[in-house]
Amino acid sequence: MPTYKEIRNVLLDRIKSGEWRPGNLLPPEAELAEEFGSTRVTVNRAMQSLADDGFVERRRKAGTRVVQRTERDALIRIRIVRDEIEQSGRRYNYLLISRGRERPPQRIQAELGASGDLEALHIVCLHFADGRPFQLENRWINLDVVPQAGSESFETISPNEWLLQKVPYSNAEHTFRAATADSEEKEHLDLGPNEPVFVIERTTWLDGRTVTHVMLSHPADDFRIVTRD
Amino acid sequence: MPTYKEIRNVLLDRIKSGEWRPGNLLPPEAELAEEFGSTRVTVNRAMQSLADDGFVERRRKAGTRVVQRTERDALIRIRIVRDEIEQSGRRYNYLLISRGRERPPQRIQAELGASGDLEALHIVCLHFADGRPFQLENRWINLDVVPQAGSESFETISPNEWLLQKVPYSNAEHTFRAATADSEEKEHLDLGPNEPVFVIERTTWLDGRTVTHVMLSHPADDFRIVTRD
DNA sequence: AATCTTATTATGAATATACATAATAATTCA
DNA sequence: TGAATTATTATGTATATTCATAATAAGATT
Repeated sequence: MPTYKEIRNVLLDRIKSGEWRPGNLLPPEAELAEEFGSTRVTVNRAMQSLADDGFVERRRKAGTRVVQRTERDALIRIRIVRDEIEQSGRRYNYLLISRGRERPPQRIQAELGASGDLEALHIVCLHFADGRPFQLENRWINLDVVPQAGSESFETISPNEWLLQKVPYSNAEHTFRAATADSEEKEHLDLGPNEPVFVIERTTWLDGRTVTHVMLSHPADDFRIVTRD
Repeated sequence: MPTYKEIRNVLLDRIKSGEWRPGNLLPPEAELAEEFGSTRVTVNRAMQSLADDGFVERRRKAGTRVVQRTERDALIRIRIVRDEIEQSGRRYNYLLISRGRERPPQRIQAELGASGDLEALHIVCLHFADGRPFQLENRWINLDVVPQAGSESFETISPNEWLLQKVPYSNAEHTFRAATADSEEKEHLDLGPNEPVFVIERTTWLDGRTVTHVMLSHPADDFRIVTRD
């Protein structure tokens, strides 16, 4: 392991063990460099990476101090649904339900950051795990940003995977919520009355322009999100 | 902005714009250094940070190439419930419902990584927003790891905030799911029959020892999680 | 004592340099 | 021709050095 990572680990251990409590000032770089038999530059690298990860706060001359945390960050890895299903050892199936150019409803129009009377591509499709409905996808694609979508049938490739190929590095915002299934969800997800769904909503944009908005509904008894690290 | 961040941004723009597609090889450091009128070390810093963030993959001699993404990472910031409520402009209230030493049920015992017949502190409490139940907290604390909890009444401070003060840098794993409210949730969260809840489960550990396990239930119509950045 | 100025100090950042290491390419030899 | 060896190359890491910058402390001035 590189020296700066080793130093980083030692420092982090001292923070986690409570030797350096939130608010405490850490020794200056030069002092730590001497202690570890290294140089200031290397200690600087170690402390910078701690600062990048939010464990300490650094200000010139004022020194480095342990951050007082009142919140915690959790990381979620969102896989494309095919992988999610296959990695759980189940068989994946895809079904296109509908596809067409439409004027989106007000709420979606707003999400798409639309100017006036935009026409968008509206796709509804289903993803199955071992033959059972797993995810209902209700998607709007902004044809101003991704015109090629207009000539794609989406009968064999899901819009999710298609978009990932065309627009690989867009940004996204996700919302997670619970709800009682509406009639469309009940029908396609094969749910009884009053059954809950877990809903993910995602808006995706590139260069400030909204690419797509999607609502992904899952039967609650077969879906959960787990954070990593 | 520091040089290496400027270079990083330019490189990232080229990736996002599609100039460098997934799988493509980036020019070597020396070449980019010349292009930007900088040095190899500085370009190295920029490319390292792109690799840290998962945009590129680097191997000695083999070069740096754009990663083919099939998954995306989303970051969630989990605030303590008091802050969450107050930052939405609402009044926060806290109510302790029960507190006692108990032998945890099998499922919790497993979560706590318990050895045999462990006794844990079991706390049930409620968090209100503007007088309406917002979160039902059902918590088990491992007294082997945090013995001080045994002498804290938790009548005025919630276990969440108390633990954050005592064990500031623990690790955690979260699970998010939707469910129909059970009888306890219905009673305390003031829900009608068949109403859904959004449940967060969190296990927290320090040095491989489980500190606490908690189940946080919310009325679905008043709770959602939104990712950042 | 209050305010302004100056010096000091810790971190921020860039560069030149040196050597390590892993992957690939080129070469040699059986 | 195929396998083994060697050279080349791109990245990985550490260090010394230099200068910048911001926050604080110390001192001078009114």
